This record gives sequence, structure tokens and C-alpha cells, in this order.
Amino acid sequence: MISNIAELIADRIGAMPAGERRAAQTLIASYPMIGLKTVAEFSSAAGVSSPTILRFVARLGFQNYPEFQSSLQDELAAQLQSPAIRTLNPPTPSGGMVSPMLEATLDNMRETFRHLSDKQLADIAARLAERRGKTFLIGGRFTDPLARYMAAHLAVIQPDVFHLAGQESMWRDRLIDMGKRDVLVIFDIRRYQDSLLRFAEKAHQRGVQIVLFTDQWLSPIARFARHVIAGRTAVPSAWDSSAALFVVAETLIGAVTRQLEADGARRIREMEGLR
Amino acid sequence: MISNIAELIADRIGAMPAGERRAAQTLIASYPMIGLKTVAEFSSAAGVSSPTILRFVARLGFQNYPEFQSSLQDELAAQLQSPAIRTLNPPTPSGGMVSPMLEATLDNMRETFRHLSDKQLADIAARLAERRGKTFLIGGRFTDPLARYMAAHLAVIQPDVFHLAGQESMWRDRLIDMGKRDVLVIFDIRRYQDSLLRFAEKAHQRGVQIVLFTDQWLSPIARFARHVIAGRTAVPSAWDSSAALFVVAETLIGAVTRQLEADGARRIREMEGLR
DNA sequence: GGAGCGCTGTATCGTATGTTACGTATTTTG
DNA sequence: CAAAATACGTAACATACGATACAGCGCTCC
Repeated sequence: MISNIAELIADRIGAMPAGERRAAQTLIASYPMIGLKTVAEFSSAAGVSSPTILRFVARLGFQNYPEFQSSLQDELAAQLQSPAIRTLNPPTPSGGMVSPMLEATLDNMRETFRHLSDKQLADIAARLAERRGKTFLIGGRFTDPLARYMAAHLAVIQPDVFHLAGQESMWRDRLIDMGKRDVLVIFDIRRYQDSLLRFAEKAHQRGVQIVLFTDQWLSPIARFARHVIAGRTAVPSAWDSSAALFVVAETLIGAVTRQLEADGARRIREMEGLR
Repeated sequence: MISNIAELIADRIGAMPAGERRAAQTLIASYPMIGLKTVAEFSSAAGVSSPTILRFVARLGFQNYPEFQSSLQDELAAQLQSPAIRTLNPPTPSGGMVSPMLEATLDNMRETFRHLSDKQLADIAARLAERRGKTFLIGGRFTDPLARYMAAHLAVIQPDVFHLAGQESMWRDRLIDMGKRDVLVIFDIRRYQDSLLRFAEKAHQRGVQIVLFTDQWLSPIARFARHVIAGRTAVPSAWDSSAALFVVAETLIGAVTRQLEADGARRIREMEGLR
């Protein structure tokens, strides 16, 4: 049963021509506000012509544009009157692979942060913000993108940030550059990679401070780590989820940025200028 | 400080003549829906004439009726898009920078999935699971790690998955391999990258089906995309958050894996054997 | 490779909508 | 109580909005 326009669109968007699909997508993206504006505004926001918008609402079964708008308004009114029933997508009773996945992910994040004190995060952020040494980042088979993501941001606000890519032998050569003043951020979740463990051990021996992102069962690298962040990874899927670690990473990025605000702001402006 | 129209009305209703006061009361009674309808409807609902309605909105300080309506819509949009900000006192128990960041991120995810139907995700998953053509993935400056993350997983369960890395000129050379049967997954959030847009356009011309991960303001690439996923990115930080898109990506990975279960399981076992 | 179909945008049209002018009613004030 | 000022509605107006006809284009399917 289709109860609201968003569902109606989702149901029929597959059978729409390109232009009308663009209309549908723009409407969904900022649902339902664009639909309350005039046809001209809607059309220019979607990058199509006015008639395409009208054909779009006609395809949804409405006689004319005002009728379509009234329908949207009724929906809004219903939502506003009962804030509890704000779920536009009804709780996905049967078909849902979405809902369980999302719920599990949200739980993972709450759990992860519940076991993570502000102080701990602040300490790590402070360590990363210290401009004494270099910062290296590396990850495992599936988590290396997280290392890259973090490196991409940190590199903008401070110098000497390096993501270690490529072959194991290449990282090892970088060990020569690492020392007590440096920080190594490692992402390692099951199945833990021996190559990372070996690398972490050698870095540890050289006095490098290790910040470890891992799962709740803790990678063996925890043994060498100065700071350990344990994220929840269980979701109803064949794969583990790195989403919680991703959010921790973003939080850290934000915290480091704030600490480096004075320097960082100037640096960011400078970079913008270079582009 | 008067921040919304309802307060403004409450502030001035005392100084209004009878007719306009009836208009004010009618609007407050079913705020703000009546204000979104036409002057004629508003007036008859309030039991006054059209000019009275216009004088009423003029007294509130608006130049004309459309301006008044836009203001109401902006207010609605602000309410709908940030459910968290509605809570005037955000819980912030520990006071740190963690909680606001986490709360915003969780809201972003809920909001992102609220605008994303199961059907839409299922369609995209089905398209990715089709083993007719190749799958290419690419991202922007900060989102390319998401492309890598997704590519790393998809590549395990099916062949012909390629992450496009390196220089723009290198991707362009890969265009020659792309055709109607292929899928291109693009991650592009503000500030949208011209290079990606150019690439998307050329791929589109070759008939490649584009799946776009973007923010709620929609990258211009949406123009060429077969499927658009609009994630929420706003967080209390100097950076935008890609966490919601990350979770959508994980959800998709899970869905594709499920669809390819028969083939995929064998493939995974085979891969394990190779390691 | 050609014919047919469907999609899309431009330009035009009719109309519903917001706006304004003016006359009447109602209240206010000296 | 009278006179003025303010408020309100009727009716005419102009504009901007939605609707439509039509032609060009690309796409699919023989």
C-alpha cells in the first residue's frame, strides 16, 4: 500500500524517462519543500523545463499541479500534528534489509561512543595536533580507505601527514623516517593482518606512538598502541561494518581542526588560494 | 529575539484590528499550513476578506504575500531537516565536543534513509549485481576513500570491479573501455569537482549508467545520473560529514552481497583459498 | 541503416492569484 | 453628539503562474 507521495515516486521512478526522473530525484533530495514552490522554481532546481515538471506530476496521477501541492501539504500537516509518526518510510515491516542494517549501525555508534570518553578523544586529538613530528596513517584490506579519508583531511590542516600506500615493502622503507616524535595511526579490524602487526611492532620499537582503530575484539596491535579506539562492527550482513570507526575518525578530524584553528584556518585559506 | 513568524504574530496580535486578529488566530490555530494556501482560502477560513489577509501580512513586515509564504516555507524546511536542533536544550551531558557531533551524525543517517526507499536501494543493488558489464568507482577529493571502500568489497564478490585512481587523464583513458552495459559509481559532495563532472558527462555520452552519491544539494552530476543518493552532510564541524553516505555504501554492499550469494559465496571461498 | 515512436524544450495562451482603488461602515475623539 | 479617522469589504485590475500546442531530437526496433 502506497500511503505517501515519496513512496509513490520510489515505486514509479524506475519507469520514468530521464527528465522526469531528474525531477523526481530533486524532489526526493529535499522532500517535500521543492514541491511546495512554483513550477518554475522546481523546474530550474531540477534543471529541466516546466512542462517536464507538469508531466512528472501527471505521471504520479495528479490532475494538475495545485492538486499535487495540496497533497504534499496534507502530508506535511499530518506529520506536524503527530511528530511521533515522523517516519516517512514506515518501519519497513517485511522487506527491510535497510532498517535492520541502519538500526544496527546506529546502535554500533552509540555503543562505540559510550565506551569512548571525551578525555580519550581529546588526548588523541591533542597528540595529533602537536606539530612536533610527522603523522603516518595506514589501514588494512578494507579499512585502508578510512586511513586515506583521515589523511586527506589532516593533510589539509597541517604539514607532514602521510598515508602509507602500496606494497608492504614500501612502508617498511618509510620506517627509517619514523621516530619518537611521530604518530602512526593504524586501522585494523578482523581479520587482522599480519603485515600490519609486523609493521606496528617495528614502528613501536622505534618509539613511534601508535593510535589504533580496531574492533571490539582488539587487534593484536593493541599491544603496541599508545591509544586504542575500539569500535562496534557487528551488523546483519556478510561483512563487518566500519561505520562506527568512520564516525570516530570524523570526530577526531573535527577535534584536531578545532585545536589547530588559528594555524589551520590560515592554512586552509592558503590552500584554497592555490587551487 | 523573534526567530519565527509565530512569535512575531504573538508579539503584535495585541495591536491588531479585529479582522486581522481573526486572521492571526486562524493562522496560529493550524500553524503554518493555512499560510501556505492561497489568499482566497486563507481569507475564507478566517471569515474575512482577501485584502484583510494582505493587510495582515503587510503588518507583519512582509512586502507581499509570496514573501510571507516563502518565509513560512523556510521555517518548515529548517524544522524538517534538523530534527535535533528542534530540541532547544540538546542533552549534551558530558559537555564535550563529542555529543553534538555524534548526535548530528546519527540524525544525518536517519534523515538520509528517510529519503531513501527500500525499492530505490534494491534497484541499485540489482543493477550492481547484474553481471552484464563492468563496475567503475570514483570519488572526489575527500570522498574517493568511500569509492575505494566500496570497490574493495565489491571486488571480492564479483569480477570486473575497478576503482579509478590517479590523475584525471588516467580515468579518461579508461572511458574507452566503458559502454552501455557498465556502471559508474561516483561520489561527489560540495565543493563539487569539475573534473568529476566532465568525466561523468563523457561517460554518460557513452551510455554508461551512473550511480551518484552526493549531498542533499545534489552535485551537478545528478543531471547525468541514473540513480541519485542524496545524503545529509551537515555536522557541527569545519568539515562536512560523509558518514551517512558511508553507511548507505555499506548497506548497498550488503544488499549486493546477498543477491550474489550463490555465486559470491563460491567466489569468496575461492579467494580465501588463494590467500 | 532507416522508419517510427517517445521524450523534451520553446513559445503561446488562458486563467487564477495577488494586488489596489474606492466607497461604506465602525469606531474614536474632541 | 458630531466629526474625523480608521478599518473593512466589493470590485476591477495586472501579473505571474500553470497549462498546452507544436516542433526538433534522439532513441529503439525492425
